[in-house]
Amino acid sequence: MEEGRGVKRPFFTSPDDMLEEEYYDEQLPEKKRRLTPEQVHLLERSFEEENKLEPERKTELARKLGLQPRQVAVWFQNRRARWKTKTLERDFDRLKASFDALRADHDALLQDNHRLRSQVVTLTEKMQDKEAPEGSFGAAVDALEPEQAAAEAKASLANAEEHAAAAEAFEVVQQQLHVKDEERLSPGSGGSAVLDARDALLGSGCGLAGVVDSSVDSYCFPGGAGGDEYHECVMGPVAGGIQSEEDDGAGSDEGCSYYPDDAAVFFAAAQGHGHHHTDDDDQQDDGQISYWMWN
DNA sequence: TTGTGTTTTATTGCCTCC
DNA sequence: GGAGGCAATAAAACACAA
Repeated sequence: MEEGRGVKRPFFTSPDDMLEEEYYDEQLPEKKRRLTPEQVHLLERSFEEENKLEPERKTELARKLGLQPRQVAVWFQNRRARWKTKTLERDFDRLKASFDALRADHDALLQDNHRLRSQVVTLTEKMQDKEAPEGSFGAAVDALEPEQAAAEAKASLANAEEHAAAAEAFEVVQQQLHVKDEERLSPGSGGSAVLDARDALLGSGCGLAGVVDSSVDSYCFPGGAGGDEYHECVMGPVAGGIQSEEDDGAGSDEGCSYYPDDAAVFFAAAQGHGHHHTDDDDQQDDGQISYWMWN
């Protein structure tokens, strides 16, 4: 347990501050004291090395800084909390950006879907015309072989069905993310909005998302017109997992991952018609898949 | 100067682990 | 049961616009 919990005490800074300390102790014995920049600097450096504090390290740091061991422990506690908050914010922004890109893909797919449905109707009509008495053939229909027209119609129908299913799943995800966005903006909400949103995506089915172990370096998802064809996509490389806070400041958390090492998650968007979002660091430029990954 | 929002330091209560 | 971690919160310190 934290030593002295519940007992209010005056705070001590460096030995050099003791004169001033006496003044505060006389006048305002329970005033909070900010740590000096030098103290904060050393604490930050120590936090960079390891964000958990073993008893020996705590004692040593307290001795070096002229602080109570409890103050060092509290500083680390608060520092971990700040790091976590920033990490979550960053992850959320990243996920949101990816979501926006996926939404753009989705919109393009919807348009494609619409176009293909129209094509199916047109081809079907042409097929029917061709089966009708001779005088009714149009010039455009003459150009089409019956087998070719049938194959195109079949493929178009399959694509249309696939897109419709994807659109349905997408709507679910969109709603989930919208809710999480609101939760994120309301203070005091517990849990991880980012992870919850990720879970929502993973639960949406329809071949758009998958969970793999980090040891697996490829992943298959249903694709193609018949739904029984699998595209394989090679995972990674994933740059450093989730980066931690403060590359805007001391950069003290480089390489810290807030997620379990062995958990890897990615979202994949099956591509059939060349609509593909371009995200700086998560794009597979083969027109097949986009993904995000934590490991 | 003052009101207000943000950051930092510290406490409290609960939980998990050994 | 004690030690330590975390979430929630209080309150002082600080920043800054009006």
